[in-house]
Amino acid sequence: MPEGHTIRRYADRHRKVLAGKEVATSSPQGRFTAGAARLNGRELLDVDAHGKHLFYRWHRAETLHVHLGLYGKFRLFRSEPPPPTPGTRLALSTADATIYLAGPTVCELIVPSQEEAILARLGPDPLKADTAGNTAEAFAANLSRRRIPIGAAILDQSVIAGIGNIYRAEGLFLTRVHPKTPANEVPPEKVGELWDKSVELLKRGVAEGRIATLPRVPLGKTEETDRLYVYNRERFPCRVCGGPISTGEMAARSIWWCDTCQSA
DNA sequence: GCTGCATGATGAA
DNA sequence: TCATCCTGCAGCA
Repeated sequence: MPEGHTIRRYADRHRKVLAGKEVATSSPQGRFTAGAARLNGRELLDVDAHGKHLFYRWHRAETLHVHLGLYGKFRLFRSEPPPPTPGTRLALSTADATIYLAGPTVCELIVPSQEEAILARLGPDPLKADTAGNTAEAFAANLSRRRIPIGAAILDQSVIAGIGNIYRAEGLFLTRVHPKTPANEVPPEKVGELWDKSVELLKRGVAEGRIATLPRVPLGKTEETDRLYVYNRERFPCRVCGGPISTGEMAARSIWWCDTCQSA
């Protein structure tokens, strides 16, 4: 499910499978019928991702903007696809691939001014580190303007784009920053560490196709909490100090931390 | 077969 | 802060 690493993988995969090809599009669910009709038969030029947003660019058509939200999913079939589920918002198909999109928060056609507005309200993306504006400095500047807890600030996509609930908990633990620390009071070196750790964790997520933050986790079937330090681990002792893992609500989402390892 | 929950975000109050 | 969007699946009867 979708934090920034998942979105980037979709962009890369869909570019590889669809770019340069004419794509047949439809909306089995019927909620994107006009948009699908507009795109049907067009050539896909490229797919971009920023944070949790996807942008599909076409020859002679508007850009398709997709945001998966909490439930959204793509499914890709390289051979004969099964019939789409009733909730399939958009089907994209070529001679050798079919992609189904279900449950997105956003699936719309946009013009350049609309895309600019979306990008303008997104913070730097660690997966684009060191490209225009996607820097630790931009992240630090955004934090310096906020007095909300750092645990709330880094879920705000205008502060840093692509972090979700798992990366927030794990990133703060790994940099030993207490989630309740006011964003503008996090020491500069810790802000830098948090950015660098986000870059590292998201890149690893893209490479592995899942979120794992422990140093070495065998591939294959493991419980998700077996690959993490604190997320959803209030029933377990802290992996570092053996103390209890605390949990609470922050920015309307559950969060976990270790009061001993993470200092305010 | 049902219930509740989930790695997200918005708009109203 | 809360309701809402609205899919899929784990867990339980």
